[in-house]
Amino acid sequence: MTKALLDKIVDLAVRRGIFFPTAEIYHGPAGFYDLGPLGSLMKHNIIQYWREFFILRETKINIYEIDGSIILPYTALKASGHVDKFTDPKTECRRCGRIYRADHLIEEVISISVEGKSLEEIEGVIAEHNIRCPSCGGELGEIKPHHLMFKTEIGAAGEVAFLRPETAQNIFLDFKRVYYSMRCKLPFGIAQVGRSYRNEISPRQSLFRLREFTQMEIEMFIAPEDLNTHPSFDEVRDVKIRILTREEQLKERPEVVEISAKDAVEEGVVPNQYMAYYLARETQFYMSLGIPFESIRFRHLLPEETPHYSGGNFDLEVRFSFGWKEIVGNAYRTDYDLSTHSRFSGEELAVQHNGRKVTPHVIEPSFGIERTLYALLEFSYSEDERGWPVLKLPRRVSPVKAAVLPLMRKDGLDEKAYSIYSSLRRVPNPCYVVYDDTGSIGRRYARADEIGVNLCITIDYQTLEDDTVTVRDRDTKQQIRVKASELMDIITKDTLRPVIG
RNA sequence: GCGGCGGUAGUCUAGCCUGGUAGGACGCCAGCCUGCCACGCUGGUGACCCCGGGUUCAAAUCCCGGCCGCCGCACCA
Repeated sequence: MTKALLDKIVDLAVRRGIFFPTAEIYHGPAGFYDLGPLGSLMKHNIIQYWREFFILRETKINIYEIDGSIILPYTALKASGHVDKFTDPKTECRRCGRIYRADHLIEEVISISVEGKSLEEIEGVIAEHNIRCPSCGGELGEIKPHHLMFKTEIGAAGEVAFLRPETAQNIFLDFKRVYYSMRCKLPFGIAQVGRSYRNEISPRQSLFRLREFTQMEIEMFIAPEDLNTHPSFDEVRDVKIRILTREEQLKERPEVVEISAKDAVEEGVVPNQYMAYYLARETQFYMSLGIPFESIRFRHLLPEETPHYSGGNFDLEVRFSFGWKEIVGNAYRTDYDLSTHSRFSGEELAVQHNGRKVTPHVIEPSFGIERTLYALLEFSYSEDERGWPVLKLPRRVSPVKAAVLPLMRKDGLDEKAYSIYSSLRRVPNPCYVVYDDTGSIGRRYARADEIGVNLCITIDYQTLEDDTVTVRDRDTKQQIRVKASELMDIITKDTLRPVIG
Protein backbone atom coordinates (compact mmCIF):
# COMPACT_ATOMS: atom_id res chain seq x y z
CA MET A 1 0.00 0.00 0.00
CA THR A 2 1.39 3.36 -0.94
CA LYS A 3 1.59 6.23 1.47
CA ALA A 4 -1.61 8.20 1.97
CA LEU A 5 -1.91 11.30 -0.18
CA LEU A 6 -2.19 13.55 2.86
CA ASP A 7 1.10 12.19 4.20
CA LYS A 8 2.85 12.72 0.89
CA ILE A 9 1.64 16.29 0.70
CA VAL A 10 2.53 17.10 4.29
CA ASP A 11 5.96 15.61 3.69
CA LEU A 12 6.47 17.69 0.56
CA ALA A 13 5.06 20.80 2.21
CA VAL A 14 7.39 20.56 5.17
CA ARG A 15 10.43 19.60 3.11
CA ARG A 16 10.04 22.33 0.50
CA GLY A 17 8.75 25.15 2.66
CA ILE A 18 5.04 25.35 1.89
CA PHE A 19 3.78 24.95 5.47
CA PHE A 20 4.95 23.47 8.76
CA PRO A 21 3.89 23.42 12.43
CA THR A 22 4.22 26.65 14.39
CA ALA A 23 7.00 26.80 17.02
CA GLU A 24 8.11 23.35 15.94
CA ILE A 25 11.47 23.57 17.72
CA TYR A 26 9.56 23.94 20.99
CA HIS A 27 7.05 21.25 20.04
CA GLY A 28 4.34 23.85 19.73
CA PRO A 29 0.67 23.23 20.40
CA ALA A 30 -1.57 21.63 17.81
CA GLY A 31 -3.75 23.60 15.46
CA PHE A 32 -1.22 26.22 14.42
CA TYR A 33 0.73 26.22 11.17
CA ASP A 34 3.14 28.67 9.62
CA LEU A 35 3.28 29.14 5.89
CA GLY A 36 6.81 28.88 4.54
CA PRO A 37 8.23 30.91 1.65
CA LEU A 38 6.37 28.95 -1.00
CA GLY A 39 3.12 28.67 0.96
CA SER A 40 3.21 32.37 1.62
CA LEU A 41 3.57 33.11 -2.09
CA MET A 42 0.68 30.79 -2.85
CA LYS A 43 -1.51 32.43 -0.24
CA HIS A 44 -0.82 35.87 -1.70
CA ASN A 45 -1.62 34.56 -5.17
CA ILE A 46 -4.86 32.95 -4.02
CA ILE A 47 -5.99 36.14 -2.28
CA GLN A 48 -5.17 38.30 -5.27
CA TYR A 49 -6.97 35.97 -7.65
CA TRP A 50 -9.98 35.86 -5.29
CA ARG A 51 -10.07 39.69 -5.19
CA GLU A 52 -10.11 39.87 -8.95
CA PHE A 53 -12.72 37.13 -9.25
CA PHE A 54 -15.16 38.20 -6.53
CA ILE A 55 -14.56 41.90 -5.96
CA LEU A 56 -12.95 43.76 -8.86
CA ARG A 57 -14.88 41.88 -11.52
CA GLU A 58 -18.17 42.84 -9.86
CA THR A 59 -19.08 46.03 -11.70
CA LYS A 60 -22.81 46.16 -11.11
CA ILE A 61 -22.51 45.98 -7.33
CA ASN A 62 -19.81 47.77 -5.40
CA ILE A 63 -17.85 45.69 -2.94
CA TYR A 64 -15.53 47.46 -0.51
CA GLU A 65 -12.69 45.71 1.24
CA ILE A 66 -11.76 46.59 4.80
CA ASP A 67 -9.06 45.39 7.19
CA GLY A 68 -10.36 45.19 10.74
CA SER A 69 -8.96 44.61 14.18
CA ILE A 70 -8.51 41.05 15.34
CA ILE A 71 -9.14 41.82 19.00
CA LEU A 72 -12.77 42.72 19.65
CA PRO A 73 -14.32 43.90 22.92
CA TYR A 74 -16.58 41.72 25.03
CA THR A 75 -19.63 43.87 24.33
CA ALA A 76 -19.43 43.43 20.58
CA LEU A 77 -19.19 39.66 20.81
CA LYS A 78 -21.82 39.50 23.51
CA ALA A 79 -24.17 41.32 21.16
CA SER A 80 -23.31 39.09 18.21
CA GLY A 81 -24.19 36.07 20.30
CA HIS A 82 -20.71 34.58 20.23
CA VAL A 83 -20.05 34.90 23.95
CA ASP A 84 -23.01 32.62 24.59
CA LYS A 85 -23.16 30.62 21.38
CA PHE A 86 -19.43 29.91 21.25
CA THR A 87 -19.42 28.43 24.72
CA ASP A 88 -20.02 24.79 25.40
CA PRO A 89 -21.22 23.76 28.85
CA LYS A 90 -18.98 21.01 30.14
CA THR A 91 -18.98 18.96 33.30
CA GLU A 92 -16.42 16.66 34.81
CA CYS A 93 -17.16 13.41 36.62
CA ARG A 94 -16.01 13.76 40.21
CA ARG A 95 -15.01 10.11 40.38
CA CYS A 96 -13.33 9.18 37.06
CA GLY A 97 -12.54 12.64 35.70
CA ARG A 98 -14.19 12.18 32.32
CA ILE A 99 -15.38 15.38 30.70
CA TYR A 100 -18.76 15.66 28.99
CA ARG A 101 -20.69 18.22 27.01
CA ALA A 102 -23.47 18.77 29.56
CA ASP A 103 -26.11 19.70 26.98
CA HIS A 104 -25.38 16.65 24.85
CA LEU A 105 -25.39 14.38 27.86
CA ILE A 106 -28.81 15.60 28.98
CA GLU A 107 -30.21 15.23 25.49
CA GLU A 108 -28.82 11.73 25.26
CA VAL A 109 -30.10 10.52 28.62
CA ILE A 110 -33.49 12.17 28.97
CA SER A 111 -34.08 13.55 25.44
CA ILE A 112 -34.59 17.13 26.60
CA SER A 113 -33.03 20.03 24.74
CA VAL A 114 -31.43 22.63 27.02
CA GLU A 115 -30.45 24.98 24.21
CA GLY A 116 -30.46 28.58 25.35
CA LYS A 117 -30.55 27.67 29.03
CA SER A 118 -28.05 29.17 31.45
CA LEU A 119 -25.34 27.16 33.17
CA GLU A 120 -27.29 27.25 36.44
CA GLU A 121 -30.42 25.97 34.72
CA ILE A 122 -28.50 23.14 33.10
CA GLU A 123 -27.07 22.25 36.48
CA GLY A 124 -30.61 22.21 37.86
CA VAL A 125 -31.75 19.79 35.13
CA ILE A 126 -28.88 17.42 35.93
CA ALA A 127 -29.69 17.49 39.65
CA GLU A 128 -33.41 17.13 39.08
CA HIS A 129 -33.08 14.04 36.88
CA ASN A 130 -30.13 12.71 38.84
CA ILE A 131 -27.98 12.33 35.75
CA ARG A 132 -24.69 10.61 36.54
CA CYS A 133 -21.49 9.76 34.72
CA PRO A 134 -22.44 7.29 31.96
CA SER A 135 -19.06 5.64 32.25
CA CYS A 136 -18.65 5.00 35.97
CA GLY A 137 -21.88 6.19 37.53
CA GLY A 138 -20.10 8.86 39.55
CA GLU A 139 -21.47 12.22 40.53
CA LEU A 140 -21.04 15.04 38.03
CA GLY A 141 -19.32 18.28 39.00
CA GLU A 142 -20.46 21.83 38.44
CA ILE A 143 -21.08 23.10 34.91
CA LYS A 144 -18.23 25.15 33.52
CA PRO A 145 -18.11 27.02 30.25
CA HIS A 146 -15.63 25.94 27.61
CA HIS A 147 -14.90 28.99 25.50
CA LEU A 148 -14.31 28.34 21.83
CA MET A 149 -13.08 31.92 21.61
CA PHE A 150 -9.61 32.95 22.74
CA LYS A 151 -9.97 35.29 25.67
CA THR A 152 -7.60 38.18 26.34
CA GLU A 153 -7.46 41.42 28.31
CA ILE A 154 -7.06 45.02 27.24
CA GLY A 155 -4.98 47.58 29.12
CA ALA A 156 -4.28 47.98 32.80
CA ALA A 157 -7.93 47.68 33.74
CA GLY A 158 -8.01 44.25 32.20
CA GLU A 159 -11.12 44.75 30.14
CA VAL A 160 -12.20 41.36 28.78
CA ALA A 161 -11.88 40.91 25.03
CA PHE A 162 -11.67 38.07 22.54
CA LEU A 163 -9.82 37.27 19.35
CA ARG A 164 -12.48 37.42 16.68
CA PRO A 165 -13.99 34.03 15.82
CA GLU A 166 -14.92 35.24 12.32
CA THR A 167 -13.94 38.21 10.20
CA ALA A 168 -17.61 38.94 9.58
CA GLN A 169 -18.08 40.80 12.85
CA ASN A 170 -15.80 43.73 11.88
CA ILE A 171 -17.92 44.19 8.81
CA PHE A 172 -21.14 44.54 10.81
CA LEU A 173 -19.43 46.76 13.37
CA ASP A 174 -18.05 49.00 10.63
CA PHE A 175 -21.21 48.89 8.55
CA LYS A 176 -22.35 52.43 9.25
CA ARG A 177 -18.93 54.00 8.63
CA VAL A 178 -18.44 52.19 5.36
CA TYR A 179 -21.98 52.99 4.28
CA TYR A 180 -21.61 56.72 4.79
CA SER A 181 -17.94 57.11 3.80
CA MET A 182 -18.40 55.33 0.49
CA ARG A 183 -21.91 56.74 -0.17
CA CYS A 184 -23.24 53.21 -0.48
CA LYS A 185 -26.55 52.23 -2.02
CA LEU A 186 -28.19 48.87 -1.62
CA PRO A 187 -27.21 46.39 -2.77
CA PHE A 188 -23.51 46.56 -1.91
CA GLY A 189 -20.89 44.38 -0.31
CA ILE A 190 -18.14 44.65 2.27
CA ALA A 191 -15.27 42.20 2.08
CA GLN A 192 -12.42 41.31 4.35
CA VAL A 193 -9.41 39.03 4.26
CA GLY A 194 -7.90 38.22 7.62
CA ARG A 195 -7.23 35.93 10.50
CA SER A 196 -9.83 34.37 12.76
CA TYR A 197 -9.44 32.28 15.87
CA ARG A 198 -11.28 29.34 17.37
CA ASN A 199 -10.01 27.37 20.31
CA GLU A 200 -10.89 23.97 18.91
CA ILE A 201 -10.90 21.12 21.38
CA SER A 202 -8.93 18.84 19.11
CA PRO A 203 -7.44 20.21 15.90
CA ARG A 204 -6.77 17.56 13.26
CA GLN A 205 -5.70 16.88 9.70
CA SER A 206 -2.93 19.44 9.29
CA LEU A 207 -4.37 22.53 7.62
CA PHE A 208 -8.01 21.52 8.20
CA ARG A 209 -8.89 22.11 11.79
CA LEU A 210 -6.78 25.10 12.77
CA ARG A 211 -7.06 27.31 15.80
CA GLU A 212 -5.81 30.28 13.83
CA PHE A 213 -6.85 30.53 10.22
CA THR A 214 -7.45 33.00 7.41
CA GLN A 215 -10.82 33.83 5.96
CA MET A 216 -11.83 35.66 2.81
CA GLU A 217 -15.34 36.90 3.39
CA ILE A 218 -17.94 39.03 1.69
CA GLU A 219 -21.09 40.29 3.34
CA MET A 220 -23.58 41.29 0.66
CA PHE A 221 -26.17 43.78 1.95
CA ILE A 222 -29.47 43.57 0.14
CA ALA A 223 -32.95 44.98 0.63
CA PRO A 224 -35.13 41.95 1.47
CA GLU A 225 -37.44 42.55 -1.48
CA ASP A 226 -34.45 42.49 -3.86
CA LEU A 227 -33.05 39.11 -2.85
CA ASN A 228 -34.29 37.63 -6.11
CA THR A 229 -32.96 40.32 -8.42
CA HIS A 230 -29.18 40.08 -8.53
CA PRO A 231 -28.13 42.51 -11.29
CA SER A 232 -25.56 40.08 -12.73
CA PHE A 233 -27.60 36.93 -12.33
CA ASP A 234 -27.99 36.46 -16.08
CA GLU A 235 -24.25 35.84 -16.29
CA VAL A 236 -24.58 32.69 -14.21
CA ARG A 237 -28.16 31.56 -14.82
CA ASP A 238 -27.08 28.52 -16.86
CA VAL A 239 -24.13 27.57 -14.69
CA LYS A 240 -24.65 24.09 -13.29
CA ILE A 241 -24.25 23.63 -9.57
CA ARG A 242 -24.27 20.42 -7.56
CA ILE A 243 -26.40 20.45 -4.44
CA LEU A 244 -26.81 17.90 -1.68
CA THR A 245 -30.29 18.73 -0.48
CA ARG A 246 -31.58 18.22 3.03
CA GLU A 247 -33.91 15.44 1.87
CA GLU A 248 -31.10 13.53 0.17
CA GLN A 249 -28.87 13.72 3.23
CA LEU A 250 -31.42 11.78 5.23
CA LYS A 251 -31.41 8.93 2.70
CA GLU A 252 -29.33 5.79 2.87
CA ARG A 253 -27.46 6.69 -0.32
CA PRO A 254 -27.68 10.46 -0.81
CA GLU A 255 -27.47 11.71 -4.37
CA VAL A 256 -26.35 15.12 -5.48
CA VAL A 257 -28.79 17.18 -7.52
CA GLU A 258 -27.21 18.82 -10.57
CA ILE A 259 -29.16 21.94 -11.48
CA SER A 260 -28.68 25.30 -13.17
CA ALA A 261 -28.49 28.38 -10.97
CA LYS A 262 -31.71 29.65 -12.47
CA ASP A 263 -33.64 26.43 -11.86
CA ALA A 264 -32.22 26.16 -8.36
CA VAL A 265 -33.87 29.45 -7.48
CA GLU A 266 -37.13 28.77 -9.29
CA GLU A 267 -37.53 25.32 -7.79
CA GLY A 268 -36.73 26.59 -4.31
CA VAL A 269 -33.59 24.47 -3.93
CA VAL A 270 -31.72 27.58 -2.80
CA PRO A 271 -33.44 30.44 -0.97
CA ASN A 272 -32.75 33.29 -3.42
CA GLN A 273 -30.83 34.58 -6.44
CA TYR A 274 -28.02 36.06 -4.40
CA MET A 275 -27.28 32.71 -2.81
CA ALA A 276 -27.50 30.96 -6.18
CA TYR A 277 -25.24 33.58 -7.72
CA TYR A 278 -22.50 32.82 -5.24
CA LEU A 279 -22.88 29.07 -5.49
CA ALA A 280 -22.43 29.41 -9.25
CA ARG A 281 -19.48 31.80 -8.98
CA GLU A 282 -17.76 29.60 -6.42
CA THR A 283 -18.17 26.61 -8.71
CA GLN A 284 -16.51 28.59 -11.49
CA PHE A 285 -13.79 29.82 -9.15
CA TYR A 286 -12.74 26.41 -7.92
CA MET A 287 -13.03 24.82 -11.36
CA SER A 288 -10.73 27.53 -12.67
CA LEU A 289 -8.30 26.44 -9.97
CA GLY A 290 -8.38 22.86 -11.17
CA ILE A 291 -10.95 21.22 -8.88
CA PRO A 292 -13.15 18.98 -11.08
CA PHE A 293 -16.88 19.72 -11.23
CA GLU A 294 -17.73 16.29 -9.79
CA SER A 295 -15.49 16.92 -6.79
CA ILE A 296 -17.44 20.00 -5.75
CA ARG A 297 -20.83 19.98 -4.05
CA PHE A 298 -22.91 22.31 -1.92
CA ARG A 299 -24.40 20.74 1.16
CA HIS A 300 -27.53 22.39 2.47
CA LEU A 301 -26.93 22.29 6.21
CA LEU A 302 -29.63 20.57 8.24
CA PRO A 303 -31.82 22.79 10.46
CA GLU A 304 -30.09 21.62 13.65
CA GLU A 305 -26.71 22.59 12.15
CA THR A 306 -27.65 26.21 11.58
CA PRO A 307 -28.51 29.07 13.93
CA HIS A 308 -32.18 29.90 14.42
CA TYR A 309 -31.96 33.09 12.36
CA SER A 310 -30.42 31.40 9.32
CA GLY A 311 -32.31 31.55 6.06
CA GLY A 312 -30.21 28.65 4.75
CA ASN A 313 -26.55 27.65 4.84
CA PHE A 314 -24.76 25.94 1.97
CA ASP A 315 -21.28 24.57 2.54
CA LEU A 316 -19.06 24.17 -0.48
CA GLU A 317 -17.51 20.76 0.08
CA VAL A 318 -14.66 19.26 -1.89
CA ARG A 319 -13.98 15.57 -2.28
CA PHE A 320 -10.61 15.06 -0.62
CA SER A 321 -8.68 11.82 -0.28
CA PHE A 322 -10.09 11.64 3.24
CA GLY A 323 -13.69 12.49 2.39
CA TRP A 324 -15.91 15.47 1.61
CA LYS A 325 -14.79 18.54 3.55
CA GLU A 326 -16.08 22.08 3.76
CA ILE A 327 -13.85 24.81 2.35
CA VAL A 328 -16.42 27.59 1.90
CA GLY A 329 -19.47 28.40 4.01
CA ASN A 330 -22.38 30.30 2.48
CA ALA A 331 -24.88 31.73 4.92
CA TYR A 332 -28.09 33.63 4.48
CA ARG A 333 -27.92 35.54 7.77
CA THR A 334 -31.14 37.51 7.21
CA ASP A 335 -31.02 40.84 9.08
CA TYR A 336 -29.95 39.18 12.31
CA ASP A 337 -26.49 40.74 12.70
CA LEU A 338 -27.40 44.33 11.92
CA SER A 339 -30.59 44.11 13.96
CA THR A 340 -28.93 42.71 17.07
CA HIS A 341 -25.98 45.10 16.88
CA SER A 342 -28.42 47.95 16.45
CA ARG A 343 -30.40 46.83 19.48
CA PHE A 344 -27.36 46.34 21.73
CA SER A 345 -25.45 49.44 20.66
CA GLY A 346 -28.41 51.77 20.24
CA GLU A 347 -27.07 52.79 16.83
CA GLU A 348 -29.41 53.05 13.88
CA LEU A 349 -28.18 50.48 11.35
CA ALA A 350 -31.08 50.64 8.96
CA VAL A 351 -30.48 52.57 5.74
CA GLN A 352 -32.47 54.53 3.21
CA HIS A 353 -33.71 52.50 0.26
CA ASN A 354 -36.46 53.52 -2.17
CA GLY A 355 -37.62 56.25 0.16
CA ARG A 356 -37.89 54.20 3.34
CA LYS A 357 -35.75 52.69 6.10
CA VAL A 358 -34.57 49.16 5.52
CA THR A 359 -32.40 46.82 7.59
CA PRO A 360 -30.53 44.98 4.87
CA HIS A 361 -30.44 41.21 4.65
CA VAL A 362 -27.07 39.53 4.35
CA ILE A 363 -25.68 36.81 2.11
CA GLU A 364 -22.25 35.72 3.31
CA PRO A 365 -19.78 33.63 1.34
CA SER A 366 -16.86 32.78 3.61
CA PHE A 367 -13.74 31.12 2.20
CA GLY A 368 -11.10 29.28 4.17
CA ILE A 369 -7.71 30.06 2.67
CA GLU A 370 -5.69 27.30 4.31
CA ARG A 371 -8.28 24.73 3.26
CA THR A 372 -8.30 26.13 -0.25
CA LEU A 373 -4.51 25.98 -0.33
CA TYR A 374 -4.53 22.39 0.81
CA ALA A 375 -7.21 21.53 -1.76
CA LEU A 376 -5.06 22.94 -4.54
CA LEU A 377 -2.09 20.90 -3.35
CA GLU A 378 -4.12 17.71 -3.20
CA PHE A 379 -5.70 18.16 -6.62
CA SER A 380 -2.46 19.17 -8.30
CA TYR A 381 -0.27 16.50 -6.75
CA SER A 382 0.83 13.92 -9.26
CA GLU A 383 3.76 11.66 -9.92
CA ASP A 384 5.39 11.23 -13.29
CA GLU A 385 6.29 7.88 -14.86
CA ARG A 386 9.45 7.74 -12.72
CA GLY A 387 7.51 8.29 -9.52
CA TRP A 388 8.80 11.79 -8.93
CA PRO A 389 6.30 14.28 -7.58
CA VAL A 390 4.99 17.02 -9.84
CA LEU A 391 2.72 19.74 -8.46
CA LYS A 392 0.51 20.63 -11.40
CA LEU A 393 -0.72 23.77 -9.70
CA PRO A 394 -2.96 26.26 -11.46
CA ARG A 395 -0.52 28.57 -13.25
CA ARG A 396 -2.11 31.56 -11.62
CA VAL A 397 -1.42 30.55 -8.02
CA SER A 398 1.75 28.49 -8.31
CA PRO A 399 4.46 30.04 -6.15
CA VAL A 400 7.22 30.26 -8.76
CA LYS A 401 6.37 31.26 -12.31
CA ALA A 402 9.69 30.42 -13.94
CA ALA A 403 13.17 29.09 -13.18
CA VAL A 404 16.19 30.26 -15.18
CA LEU A 405 18.74 27.47 -15.58
CA PRO A 406 22.12 27.49 -17.32
CA LEU A 407 22.63 24.12 -19.01
CA MET A 408 26.10 24.02 -17.48
CA ARG A 409 27.91 26.18 -15.03
CA LYS A 410 30.79 27.04 -17.38
CA ASP A 411 31.68 28.67 -20.69
CA GLY A 412 29.75 31.78 -19.69
CA LEU A 413 26.40 30.00 -19.69
CA ASP A 414 25.93 30.83 -16.03
CA GLU A 415 26.70 34.53 -16.49
CA LYS A 416 24.32 34.68 -19.43
CA ALA A 417 21.58 32.92 -17.49
CA TYR A 418 22.05 35.18 -14.50
CA SER A 419 21.70 38.29 -16.62
CA ILE A 420 18.48 36.96 -18.16
CA TYR A 421 17.19 36.14 -14.68
CA SER A 422 18.00 39.67 -13.48
CA SER A 423 16.25 41.26 -16.42
CA LEU A 424 13.10 39.27 -15.64
CA ARG A 425 13.09 40.44 -12.04
CA ARG A 426 13.85 44.07 -12.81
CA VAL A 427 10.68 45.04 -14.59
CA PRO A 428 7.59 46.89 -13.41
CA ASN A 429 5.17 44.53 -11.64
CA PRO A 430 7.56 41.55 -11.67
CA CYS A 431 6.53 38.00 -10.93
CA TYR A 432 8.42 35.43 -8.92
CA VAL A 433 11.29 33.98 -11.00
CA VAL A 434 14.20 32.01 -9.56
CA TYR A 435 17.74 31.15 -10.68
CA ASP A 436 19.35 27.75 -10.12
CA ASP A 437 22.70 26.45 -11.34
CA THR A 438 23.31 23.67 -8.82
CA GLY A 439 23.42 20.04 -9.95
CA SER A 440 22.64 18.44 -13.27
CA ILE A 441 20.00 19.96 -15.50
CA GLY A 442 17.75 16.94 -14.96
CA ARG A 443 17.94 17.32 -11.22
CA ARG A 444 17.00 20.97 -11.47
CA TYR A 445 13.98 20.15 -13.66
CA ALA A 446 12.89 17.61 -11.05
CA ARG A 447 13.31 20.06 -8.20
CA ALA A 448 11.28 22.63 -10.11
CA ASP A 449 8.51 20.14 -10.91
CA GLU A 450 8.21 19.20 -7.26
CA ILE A 451 7.14 22.70 -6.26
CA GLY A 452 5.14 23.37 -9.39
CA VAL A 453 7.36 25.87 -11.20
CA ASN A 454 5.36 26.70 -14.33
CA LEU A 455 8.22 27.14 -16.79
CA CYS A 456 11.90 26.21 -16.91
CA ILE A 457 14.01 28.49 -19.04
CA THR A 458 17.27 26.86 -20.09
CA ILE A 459 20.26 28.76 -21.37
CA ASP A 460 22.43 26.62 -23.70
CA TYR A 461 25.24 27.12 -26.21
CA GLN A 462 22.86 28.34 -28.89
CA THR A 463 21.82 31.15 -26.55
CA LEU A 464 25.35 32.51 -26.74
CA GLU A 465 25.07 32.65 -30.53
CA ASP A 466 21.55 33.94 -31.23
CA ASP A 467 20.03 34.90 -27.86
CA THR A 468 17.35 32.25 -27.95
CA VAL A 469 16.46 30.00 -25.00
CA THR A 470 14.38 26.89 -24.45
CA VAL A 471 11.20 27.06 -22.43
CA ARG A 472 9.97 23.84 -20.84
CA ASP A 473 6.38 23.38 -19.74
CA ARG A 474 5.94 21.71 -16.36
CA ASP A 475 2.91 19.63 -17.33
CA THR A 476 3.84 18.46 -20.81
CA LYS A 477 7.64 18.59 -20.45
CA GLN A 478 7.63 19.96 -24.02
CA GLN A 479 10.26 22.52 -24.89
CA ILE A 480 10.08 25.36 -27.36
CA ARG A 481 12.84 27.70 -28.45
CA VAL A 482 12.10 31.41 -28.19
CA LYS A 483 13.88 34.73 -28.25
CA ALA A 484 15.09 35.82 -24.83
CA SER A 485 13.45 39.19 -25.37
CA GLU A 486 10.03 37.54 -25.52
CA LEU A 487 10.35 35.77 -22.17
CA MET A 488 8.51 38.29 -20.01
CA ASP A 489 5.54 38.22 -22.34
CA ILE A 490 5.57 34.41 -22.45
CA ILE A 491 5.69 34.10 -18.66
CA THR A 492 2.83 36.56 -18.20
CA LYS A 493 0.64 34.85 -20.79
CA ASP A 494 1.41 31.48 -19.25
CA THR A 495 0.54 32.70 -15.76
CA LEU A 496 -2.86 33.88 -16.94
CA ARG A 497 -3.50 30.72 -18.93
CA PRO A 498 -6.72 29.10 -17.75
CA VAL A 499 -6.81 25.58 -16.38
CA ILE A 500 -7.50 23.11 -19.15
CA GLY A 501 -10.41 20.71 -18.62
C1' G B 1 -10.66 14.81 26.24
C1' C B 2 -10.77 9.00 26.08
C1' G B 3 -8.66 4.40 23.77
C1' G B 4 -4.96 2.08 20.31
C1' C B 5 -0.35 2.85 17.68
C1' G B 6 3.87 5.85 16.93
C1' G B 7 8.17 9.86 17.62
C1' U B 8 16.27 8.20 15.89
C1' A B 9 20.15 14.21 11.00
C1' G B 10 16.11 18.17 6.22
C1' U B 11 13.55 13.20 4.55
C1' C B 12 13.13 7.78 4.95
C1' U B 13 15.07 4.41 8.17
C1' A B 14 18.61 0.30 11.21
C1' G B 15 19.43 -0.33 16.29
C1' C B 16 15.03 -1.04 21.11
C1' C B 17 12.68 -7.30 22.61
C1' U B 18 18.13 -9.39 24.89
C1' G B 19 20.72 -1.62 28.36
C1' G B 20 27.41 -0.37 27.21
C1' U B 21 25.56 7.30 24.57
C1' A B 22 24.25 5.68 17.04
C1' G B 23 24.78 3.09 11.32
C1' G B 24 22.79 3.42 6.31
C1' A B 25 20.23 5.70 2.13
C1' C B 26 18.52 10.07 -0.03
C1' G B 27 19.01 15.29 0.43
C1' C B 28 22.04 19.58 1.30
C1' C B 29 27.10 22.29 0.77
C1' A B 30 32.16 22.70 -1.80
C1' G B 31 35.15 21.02 -5.86
C1' C B 32 35.82 18.07 -10.23
C1' C B 33 32.94 15.99 -14.14
C1' U B 34 28.62 16.74 -17.06
C1' G B 35 26.02 19.53 -24.43
C1' C B 36 18.59 18.79 -21.79
C1' C B 37 15.21 15.49 -17.63
C1' A B 38 17.19 13.12 -9.77
C1' C B 39 24.67 10.74 -14.12
C1' G B 40 29.51 9.82 -11.80
C1' C B 41 33.87 10.87 -8.47
C1' U B 42 36.14 13.33 -4.05
C1' G B 43 35.49 15.88 0.32
C1' G B 44 32.12 17.93 3.78
C1' U B 45 27.56 19.16 6.67
C1' G B 46 24.09 17.36 9.57
C1' A B 47 20.75 13.48 15.61
C1' C B 48 22.09 16.51 23.45
C1' C B 49 17.91 9.32 19.61
C1' C B 50 10.51 14.39 21.20
C1' C B 51 10.70 16.64 26.48
C1' G B 52 11.01 15.81 31.86
C1' G B 53 11.62 12.46 35.78
C1' G B 54 12.81 7.44 37.62
C1' U B 55 15.53 2.49 37.79
C1' U B 56 20.83 1.33 36.87
C1' C B 57 27.81 1.63 37.46
C1' A B 58 25.60 2.71 32.57
C1' A B 59 19.25 4.39 29.08
C1' A B 60 17.81 5.61 22.05
C1' U B 61 16.77 0.85 24.50
C1' C B 62 13.37 -0.57 30.74
C1' C B 63 9.41 2.30 33.94
C1' C B 64 6.27 6.84 34.90
C1' G B 65 4.46 11.66 33.39
C1' G B 66 4.06 15.29 29.53
C1' C B 67 4.16 17.17 24.34
C1' C B 68 3.27 16.14 19.28
C1' G B 69 1.39 12.98 15.21
C1' C B 70 -1.83 9.06 13.01
C1' C B 71 -6.43 5.96 13.56
C1' G B 72 -11.17 5.24 16.20
C1' C B 73 -14.84 7.61 19.70
C1' A B 74 -16.53 12.34 21.13
C1' C B 75 -16.32 17.40 19.41
C1' C B 76 -16.36 20.48 14.93
C1' A B 77 -19.58 28.73 12.99
